[in-house]
Formats: sequence, C-alpha cells, structure tokens
Amino acid sequence: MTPKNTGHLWLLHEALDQWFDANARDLPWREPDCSPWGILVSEVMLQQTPVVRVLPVWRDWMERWPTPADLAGHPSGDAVRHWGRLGYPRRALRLHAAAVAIRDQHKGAVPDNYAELLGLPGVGSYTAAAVAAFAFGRRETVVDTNIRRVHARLISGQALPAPALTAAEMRLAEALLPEDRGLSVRWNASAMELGAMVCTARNPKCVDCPVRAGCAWLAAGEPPPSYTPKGQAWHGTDRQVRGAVMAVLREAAGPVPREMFEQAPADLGFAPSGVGVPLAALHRLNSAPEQLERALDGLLKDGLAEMHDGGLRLPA
DNA sequence: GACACGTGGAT
DNA sequence: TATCCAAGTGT
Repeated sequence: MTPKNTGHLWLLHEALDQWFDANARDLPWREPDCSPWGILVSEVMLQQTPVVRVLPVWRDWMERWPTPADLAGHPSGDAVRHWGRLGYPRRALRLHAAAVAIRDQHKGAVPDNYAELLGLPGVGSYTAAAVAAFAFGRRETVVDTNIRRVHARLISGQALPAPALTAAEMRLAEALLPEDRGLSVRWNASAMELGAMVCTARNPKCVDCPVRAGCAWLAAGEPPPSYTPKGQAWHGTDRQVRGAVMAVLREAAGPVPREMFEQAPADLGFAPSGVGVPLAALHRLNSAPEQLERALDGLLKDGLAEMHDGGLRLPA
C-alpha cells in the first residue's frame, strides 16, 4: 500500500467497521464462545448455500457432534444422512474425513493456521483463510463471492466480478487488507456481510450502503455487467438423478435393492420401507437407464454410497 | 481453465 | 414458468 491512498483506505475501513457494529447479523458461529470446530463446520456448510438453510443443520450437528472426534467416531454415512437437504452431500463426506484427519493427525484440535487447514479434505483457499481468520484471529486474505463483488463495485467500478477468481483480484484484496490483525479480521467479516446484505448480486440496496460515497460503480452510473452469467442446467442432468437417489438413501433404513431404482415399486410386488416418497420422485424423473446407471456408479465411486447385500446404502 | 457437483427461495 | 444464485472444492 502506498502512503498516498492509506488515508483513503482508512476511511473505508472505518465506515465499514462501524456499519458492521450496528448491522451484523447475530449468527451462532459468530458468538465468542463458538469453537473452531463450529466455525469450520459452518464454513463448509455455507459453501454455495444460504445462511437460512444452514442454521438448523449446523445446530443439529453441533449438538450431535460437539468435537471433531465425536464425528470421526461415527460412519461417514451418518454425516451424509444428517446433512439433510443442504446440497452437495460430498461436503458432508469431506467434513467427516476432515474430522478423522483432525483426530488422527492434529491431536483432535482444528489446525490454527492456513497451511494446515488447507490440507484438510474439503478445505480450499477460501475456507482455510476464513477459519484461520474467524476462528484464530489470523490476518488472512479472505476472498469469497461477496467480497469479490464488493471489491468489483467499490474499487473496480464493475457490476460483477469476473466469472472466475483472478490473480488481479487477489492482489487487490491483499492491498485492501488492514495491516492490523484485529482490524483485518473485522474488515473481512464486514466486507462479506456487506456483500451478503447490501451489495447483493441482484437489486443491491445502495441507499443503505455505508460506503456508497466512495463506490466506483455508482460513480460510473451503474454500468451493466460486461458478460451474462451462464446458468447451471438442472432438469434432465445427472446431478438431478444423483440428488433423487441420495434422497432415497437418506430415508432408507437398510440397503435398497438396485431394482428399486430401476422400476416402480408397484412393479416389484412389494412396498419400499419408508422410501416411498423419494423413490416415487426418482421414478417421476423417468431418466434413461444409462443415465441412472451413470448416477449410481458415480455415487459409488465418490463414496456417497456403497453396496451391501445386493443393495445400495449410505456408507456404514 | 473448464466442468461437475445439490438444493430451494426469490424474481 | 424459467432463470438466477448462495461464505467453493476437486479434478
């Protein structure tokens, strides 16, 4: 940081810090007594998933598995089952693997630094930096989709950040990070909160923004995005089929025979045990046999399901 | 670097 | 109804 714009930056830091004081949501993983494990679990659950859907599942997990060793002592299938409908169930699998690694390689304690956190399954550059910062007060360059959008508008004058994180964005984030440890943690948290609550992707609430006076995007007259985001396909995809299969496995008390996935229960001559609704939903997709096979094989390969007594079940 | 990977609320 | 998009990671 050059001395020339240090003063400018200070105003930015100060304005956002005060806004955060007055407007931050009371989230349980922000409580002072929340453990590093609780923060790690929250960060993984929050990947690509809104806060409101994470809250009840996070509370259930914290009550069920208060420490990494508690989770590590159970089958990975339990983690997947109690992941519920959060989505991307491989995250549950990796969180379980992380718990095992923490128990076996870190004496049961969540690592307190970026490098070791990055070595845990399911923990990438964002999550490693976030846990180091929010659980251990480290000065880290935290860059998530909220912070990227805030930087894009406030500093770069663009409606949206690039489709993928660029080196230039990382350099900018590093340049904006306060030198002071404590201030850096608050800067990360407040920029993220601003992006989530005010500087949103659609319909940003600029009238409520504490730093609108310094916003390059507003000053430029709110130019539209330079590209159109490509939406994620869903209907008819393998992902949809995998999701429907997982819904069946989560509800099943025991292994589900492969035939049950391939044809309607009525044609089998017996009723499924408690999996009627999700099984009916799967069959309603009416997916091609090869697509169903691809989905089942994929789930087995990913470790989200295993074969037992000729049927599929969550890993036990 | 492009893609695959779940889910459901909001617009 | 169709599309967007939410505290990303791994291959």
